[in-house]
Amino acid sequence: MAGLAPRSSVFTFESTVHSSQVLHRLNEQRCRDMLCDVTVLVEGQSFRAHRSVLASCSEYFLQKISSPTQHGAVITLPEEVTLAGFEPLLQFAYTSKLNFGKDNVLEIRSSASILGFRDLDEACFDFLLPKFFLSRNGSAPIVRKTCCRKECKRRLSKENSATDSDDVLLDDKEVKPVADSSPKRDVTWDYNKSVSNKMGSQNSTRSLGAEGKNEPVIQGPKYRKFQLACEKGMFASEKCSFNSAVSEIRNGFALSCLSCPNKVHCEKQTTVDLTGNPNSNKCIESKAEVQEVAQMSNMERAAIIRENSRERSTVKKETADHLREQFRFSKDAYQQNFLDCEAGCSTDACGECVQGSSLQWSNLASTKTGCPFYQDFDQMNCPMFESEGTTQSSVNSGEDGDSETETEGDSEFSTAERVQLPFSVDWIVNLNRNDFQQLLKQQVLTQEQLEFVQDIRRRSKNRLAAQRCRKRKLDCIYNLQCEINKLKTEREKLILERSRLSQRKMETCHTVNALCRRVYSEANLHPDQLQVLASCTSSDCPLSSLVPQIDALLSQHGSSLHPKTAASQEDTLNPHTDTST
DNA sequence: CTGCCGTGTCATTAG
DNA sequence: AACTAATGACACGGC
Repeated sequence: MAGLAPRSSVFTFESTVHSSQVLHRLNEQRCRDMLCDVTVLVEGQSFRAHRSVLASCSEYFLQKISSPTQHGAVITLPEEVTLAGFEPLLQFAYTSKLNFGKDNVLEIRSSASILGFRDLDEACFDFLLPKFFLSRNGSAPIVRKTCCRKECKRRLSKENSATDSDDVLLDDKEVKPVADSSPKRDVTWDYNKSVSNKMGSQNSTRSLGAEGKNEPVIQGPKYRKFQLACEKGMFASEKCSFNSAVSEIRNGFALSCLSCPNKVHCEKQTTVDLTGNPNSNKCIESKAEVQEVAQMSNMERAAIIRENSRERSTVKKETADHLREQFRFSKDAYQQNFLDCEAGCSTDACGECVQGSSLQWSNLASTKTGCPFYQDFDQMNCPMFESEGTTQSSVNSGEDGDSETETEGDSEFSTAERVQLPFSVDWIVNLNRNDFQQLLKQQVLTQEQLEFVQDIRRRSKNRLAAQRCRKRKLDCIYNLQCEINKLKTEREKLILERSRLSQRKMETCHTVNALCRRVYSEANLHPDQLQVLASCTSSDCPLSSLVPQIDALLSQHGSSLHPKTAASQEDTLNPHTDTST
């Protein structure tokens, strides 16, 4: 796709498919043993490959190949690297796709660590491993806090010492950090011997689950891994900026099985039809497993299965919205897939089915051009996901339709398959009106394409508008809450002030009355003078309250008292009763 | 199972 | 008239 700069005389053509196509062709060459210049031996199995590819993907191979004493046509891998662990890594090196299941994920992870495989973010393991090996009652933990590691390791070591010698317990020394893996968190993994052994997925799962009974309980909420992954920036911060991709990836998920693990040569992966059309070779071990996977949340569905065949990958112009629709499927589809598989997929052309379902997890640590879960799309227009306002917070968005939306999803899928746009999808959203119109004028679009583009633009704009609107609402609510708090505080201050003033008033009243009584008692005032004195007092603190005789005295003289003091006229003036000082 | 919350989408309205 | 932004209403999934 051309990334031309608008309003500029300088144009740059940047193919987003070139790198993947080159890799694809290298993989084809590997399959045909063309130009392969190295043989990798692992557990007696040989793999032909290209040195440059291996060295580009693995620090181990880089060192081996570049080392003058180690260079050669045959590289024997350490014993710790197993066949089941290396084979998917080799495929990943040539396809950017890592296929793994319960039975081999830990071996892959271990092998990747030992070989220093690049571009494999541990977050993908951290995210899925708990789901693979978490027992149904949630008490079969794999993840432990760091504080538990030593004890668990010690216990496992004891267990291992009494078991098969080839059971490998990898400790910190043995597990080398993956080159590009993220920094370790307070969550780590122990490699249980039962899963590093070659066992069926269910066996390994159950075995681990059983052993896990004695192990610490998994920490954190159900989706803690995913949350951590997000915090870690595995999606948005990994130079990818596919803001809304996070909200979209949850919509894609499917089962696949490695139908043809032909040793030495390339694997041909077949994938369960996402739209529920079970026409591909697939082999799932058990209904229970299908159901287990089907019950996975949307977050888990982030592990998307996409068609692996590049030949079919005519530039699929797509956007997140339609992508979401594409990958809509239901548990029924899972079940149907399984039933179809069970009925007609005992063996495939290669005569071998891999035990257990496999999740295909696109590289999360890839760069922008390696948009996780959307690789096929970022070959075209993945920058669309950079649309402003589509934030990672949309993780929980519910767009993962269930069985009821299957038909619609199929329709959208077919639409997306048909529609191909000659320009970047992000332009659809980000261009202003004039530029967008200009773009449409410059391109000859079919009616379908035009409607597609306008629909994308409308919904994307509306999505952003809704987000702004909600943000405003929240801001408004927040401001109102602040205002309420401010008024409450002001009210409390005023109440305190009133109380303080009232207290001060009472004190003043008492002082005034004391002075009045003193004047009255000591000066022997004439009634006229008393009247003047009474008029100086207030109704709140009348002079008569302490000098009750004053009103009677004043009334006897026919004086018009201050109205505030006229209530006690019957009282007689008795200066001698004054107790004032 | 229910309620709440976040999000996307649609329909409507106003500019 | 076409477009955009704002917003209420609704649906949906996660928790």
